[in-house]
Amino acid sequence: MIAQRGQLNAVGATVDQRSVPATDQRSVPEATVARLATYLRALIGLGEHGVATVSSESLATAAGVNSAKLRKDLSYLGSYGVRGVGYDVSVLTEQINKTLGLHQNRAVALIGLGHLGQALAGYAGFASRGFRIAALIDAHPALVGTRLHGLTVQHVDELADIVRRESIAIAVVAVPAAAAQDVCDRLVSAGVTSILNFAPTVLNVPSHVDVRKVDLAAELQILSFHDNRKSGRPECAGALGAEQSLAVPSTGKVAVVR
Amino acid sequence: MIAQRGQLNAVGATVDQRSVPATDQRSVPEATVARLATYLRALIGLGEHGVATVSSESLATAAGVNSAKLRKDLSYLGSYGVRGVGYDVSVLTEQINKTLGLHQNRAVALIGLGHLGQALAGYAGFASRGFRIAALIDAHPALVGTRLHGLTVQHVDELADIVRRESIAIAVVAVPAAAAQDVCDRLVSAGVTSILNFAPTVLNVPSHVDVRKVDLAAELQILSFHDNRKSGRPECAGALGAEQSLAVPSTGKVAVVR
DNA sequence: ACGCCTTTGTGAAGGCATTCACAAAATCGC
DNA sequence: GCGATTTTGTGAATGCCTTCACAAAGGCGT
Ligand SMILES: NC(=O)c1ccc[n+]([C@@H]2O[C@H](COP(=O)([O-])OP(=O)(O)OC[C@H]3O[C@@H](n4cnc5c(N)ncnc54)[C@H](O)[C@@H]3O)[C@@H](O)[C@H]2O)c1
Ligand SMILES: NC(=O)c1ccc[n+]([C@@H]2O[C@H](COP(=O)([O-])OP(=O)(O)OC[C@H]3O[C@@H](n4cnc5c(N)ncnc54)[C@H](O)[C@@H]3O)[C@@H](O)[C@H]2O)c1
Repeated sequence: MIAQRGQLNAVGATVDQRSVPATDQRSVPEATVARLATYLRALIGLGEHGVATVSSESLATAAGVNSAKLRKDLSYLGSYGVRGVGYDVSVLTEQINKTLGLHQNRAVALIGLGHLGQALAGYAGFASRGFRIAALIDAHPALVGTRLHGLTVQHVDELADIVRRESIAIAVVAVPAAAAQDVCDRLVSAGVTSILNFAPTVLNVPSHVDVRKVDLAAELQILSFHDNRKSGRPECAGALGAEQSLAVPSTGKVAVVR
Repeated sequence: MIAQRGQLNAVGATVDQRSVPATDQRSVPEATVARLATYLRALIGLGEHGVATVSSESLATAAGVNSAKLRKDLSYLGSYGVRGVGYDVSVLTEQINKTLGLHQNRAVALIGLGHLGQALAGYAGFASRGFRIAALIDAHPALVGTRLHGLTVQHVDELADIVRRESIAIAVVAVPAAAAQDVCDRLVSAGVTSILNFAPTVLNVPSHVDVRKVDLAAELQILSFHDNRKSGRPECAGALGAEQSLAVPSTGKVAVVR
């Protein structure tokens, strides 16, 4: 979970932009932030196809959400639509870019250049969406010094220097789980404030640092859960505990006897 | 009812719930399911360290959540703790495994063996957490027929056969965005009901199919948003091209002039 | 047997998030 | 001009999730 930042400002002023504390951008709910990235992708796609204006209805369809939700999400950024017409694609693209802090290309460090790390190092989707991989870092002697996608792999001991030199605030961690906390600690003390973690482990960080994790096995497990449900497996009755359950087929409900 | 919580992503899903069989744990909230995977990982780690019993407090710490939340989550599976003592690690591990449908090793197909796909194909974290990669599929002539991590890459045209033969319900899509919807359609018509999508595109699927997406650039953009926030950039607060904003230091407010 | 101490399981409360539904705003055709 | 038409922006309602806080349950020592 992410640190306890965010929202909490019970700003008296309604969600409208005007007169908010200088340090604050109108509080954008966390769930909205996560979707802005999707809207942005859809908008860029539309822009490339020469579309100049889009309604909340069709943008919502393109992004796979409900249109009321989309409008509410966008309303947190301000009022950039035109009633009866829709949203100007380029204006809205720009607004979301600003909100997400992508106006400047952000420098990112990638730590761990094994199988996953090498795939990530060459991933064009980072550059095209606002991020520049500014440093490749590993600990393995065979890797340090080699060139990869235009960058020289550097040793993890130089991490602090690199972070400072390149003004890196965001790091991607793709080292084995056993090394992840150590790498994380080094990153934090070097001044990195945002970490995307691929290692299947919980990282401990001070509260001013954000961690997001990508856990592929967990994703599959969630799918597995739903799949299990869909194909209804009678199993699980094992329940060595103090429970028995009785199905009541006619209603589809379950009575639990304890 | 089980319905409407499968959506998560692209499609509003009205999951068809047929008469639910005699399993206990009926409605497990979606948020809980997502955390069960984390608890499971922590429990397996504890088990390997020889820990036999764990309290909600320490398991919660290991999983990075609040202990009340953990207890409530576990309570949806049934009552497997002992007051004053805690949870038996192996019993709880088993219960979560069952809930997630991991008792049988699930067969997974991986489509797209480019940079990312090859990294995924060799990822040990799938096998160790309940999944068996049962098929590698690509469309490129140079790849089809080659062996990779003990499997022969097969052509995407054979997809339907493979899915049937191996009883595959879950597929991982790692093809370029432009090919993703097509691959997805083939998967769905072959009978796959769960898809993990790495391509940065919204997949359209019928309501009985679950899609989860992994969008790395979006993850970075979310981090970027918070980072932007943290490093408080007052001049970006109002932030629109057609507006000017004036900081008013004495009050800490911003007046927006349009 | 009996209290003591620890820890679970869960009502209740409060926050967020989603969705509905509609008035207000803007354009367009006439 | 003006009414018809479209589509935004948003109160209000609803539901989901998190957190609090505590009674009940179980083990343990004496
Ligand atoms: N391979 C995948 O598809 C995949 C998928 C999901 C998650 N992951 C996770 O991502 C991480 C990396 O996976 P991988 O398959 O690339 O592993 P890998 O073993 O191929 O690569 C790990 C790399 O990290 C480097 N490394 C080790 N310790 C280091 C340290 N202290 N500092 C800097 N670099 C260090 C190693 O030299 C190696 O190059 C693992 O935690 C894995 O669980 C991998
Ligand atoms: N490389 C990364 O680190 C990374 C990270 C996140 C997301 N992604 C996404 O994952 C996907 C794959 O990325 P990549 O870097 O591995 O790309 P890639 O170009 O290296 O590999 C794509 C593979 O898909 C195969 N393919 C193309 N069309 C196909 C079809 N119709 N059926 C079956 N196979 C087909 C190609 O032959 C190729 O082997 C892309 O959508 C990319 O945006 C990649």
